[in-house]
Amino acid sequence: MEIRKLKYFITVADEQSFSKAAQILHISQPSLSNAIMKLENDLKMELFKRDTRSIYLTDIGEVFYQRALHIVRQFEHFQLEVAEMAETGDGHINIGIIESAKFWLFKVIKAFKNTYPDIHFQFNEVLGQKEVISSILEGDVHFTITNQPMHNQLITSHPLYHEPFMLAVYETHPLARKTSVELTDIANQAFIISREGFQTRGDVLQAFMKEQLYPKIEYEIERLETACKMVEEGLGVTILPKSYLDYNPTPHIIGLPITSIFLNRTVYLAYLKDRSMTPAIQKLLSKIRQFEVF
Amino acid sequence: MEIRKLKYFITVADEQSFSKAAQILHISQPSLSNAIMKLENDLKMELFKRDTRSIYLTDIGEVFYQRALHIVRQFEHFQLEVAEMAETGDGHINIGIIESAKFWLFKVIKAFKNTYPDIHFQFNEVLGQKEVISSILEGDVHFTITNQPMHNQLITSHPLYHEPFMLAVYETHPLARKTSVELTDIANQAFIISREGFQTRGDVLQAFMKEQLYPKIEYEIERLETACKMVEEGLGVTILPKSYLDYNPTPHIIGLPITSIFLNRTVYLAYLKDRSMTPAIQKLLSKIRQFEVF
DNA sequence: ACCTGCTTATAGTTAAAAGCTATAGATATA
DNA sequence: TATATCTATAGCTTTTAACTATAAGCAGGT
Repeated sequence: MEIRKLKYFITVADEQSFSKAAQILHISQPSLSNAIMKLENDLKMELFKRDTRSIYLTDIGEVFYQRALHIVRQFEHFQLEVAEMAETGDGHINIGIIESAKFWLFKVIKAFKNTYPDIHFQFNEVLGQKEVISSILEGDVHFTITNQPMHNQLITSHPLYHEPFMLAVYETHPLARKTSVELTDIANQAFIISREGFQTRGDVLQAFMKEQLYPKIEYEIERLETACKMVEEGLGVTILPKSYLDYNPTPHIIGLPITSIFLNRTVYLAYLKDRSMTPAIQKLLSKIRQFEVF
Repeated sequence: MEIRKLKYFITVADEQSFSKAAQILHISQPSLSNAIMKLENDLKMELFKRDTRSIYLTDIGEVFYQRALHIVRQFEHFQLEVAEMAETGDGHINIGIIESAKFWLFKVIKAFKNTYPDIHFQFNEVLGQKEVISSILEGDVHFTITNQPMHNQLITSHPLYHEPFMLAVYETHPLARKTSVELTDIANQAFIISREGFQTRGDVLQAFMKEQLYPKIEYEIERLETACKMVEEGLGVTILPKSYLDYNPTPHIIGLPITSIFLNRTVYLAYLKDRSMTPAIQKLLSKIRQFEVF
């Protein structure tokens, strides 16, 4: 007993005619008569009484009709659900994200929500490279925005943009008057930096080291937002990605370009190479790639 | 998308293997691989990730699995219901019945209930021939136990048994001493008879008329039970079918055979010729035909 | 490093099923 | 009585679901 035959049966019962039902179903009348006969044999039930002029449901046919209608509707509902599912999966997208990407990423996501309003997002604020890699490999995230290039065969990483770091100082700070600074200008300032294991620390420290300098670290924080607040209070200066300052403009904080060839980074979009992505996620990925951060 | 393919899919997902699933499903592994591939193409979804060693569900496959499992279970439940329905229809049997058949018929039905305990019965106590015929033709009853032969092409009637009428008298009545009576013995007694339109009246009156007699009608009743009560109170005598007296023995009432070739009747089982009967009803009909009333 | 065994995919074929057209047969209606 | 309409039957074609045989990929043992 297949759903198709049940649909045939329902149509015949509704039309009280094989020939009309056949027209509606876009099959020939003999094919339909045959199908119903096979259904009757299969069920060992006589569903219709027929004479050469007209047909009508038997008692048992009436009862069967109700049941068949019910299961066919359930099946059609299932098909609708599946069609939706084909687009959006289970309706969840999990994204790994570095703090400094949040601001522009949310602009992309806002646009995406217009097309897929019901999708639910989960953000995974991943920090060290190990965590980034394992969260991708274990499927915890569909993709990750990261500043770390992936050295793993199973992971595809796609550079999104290249950005310089900038110095963030309070508006009344002496350096604020300059149009650009050098690392030597910074080295003697009270410096705010990410803690070990948090993003940007490595980039910043390496740049100093390559110029054989060392910053005067007075504060170690976890979140860039905290660093900003500290700068705002005049506790010191810090170095932030350009995009962070652009998308998160803070009153009284000035961003200054730094003349160091080492102080810049690339932001990547990374995901498991053969992970199957729903059309919804693919569209999001393409929007992310197309988005002009600057 | 057919239920069959969904079942295939579920088995593969459960077994995490095409070859094991193929064994369970009693089809070859290539057939199964093919079927799943077709399902995937049909749905435009990748359900499994495969390498040559093992397979696993994709994210979307997991979600689809849940839905598929649900609809397949619903379908299997539907099939069970239908199988039951094939036996018992909608679980109702409507029977037309004359009063004098109730007593033996309920013995048959009691036995029938052992096999089909959940079937619900409705009894239609039909009286005149017109009503008997119309209730059969209009499908109000599945079948009728009647003492009237049916003269209708669409109705099949099957004689069940032939029975004499008997005289019912109170035990102290003068006639009670006899072993059999003649109509002339009865003609001068206070007589209890069914009202116009109720069963037995016609049979009884015709018998008297054929012997050119006429009973001394003093009471006209509707239900045979009422007649019995009256006899018990010594109000008069009445004529009842043998089966009624046999199955409904009343204390102090004696049933006497009547020596009249006219005073007997045939009880029939009648039903619409081409009405489709469930196996349950067919079994009941056959039990009725086999039941030995005497 | 190279078999062995297990698993899935592909190719080619067969069998079953679902469809078609043409037409017979039956019966209401004109 | 002829006509139109409806279902059933017969015979054929197309599509689909199976099958067998075999290739190809990989893990594990030798």
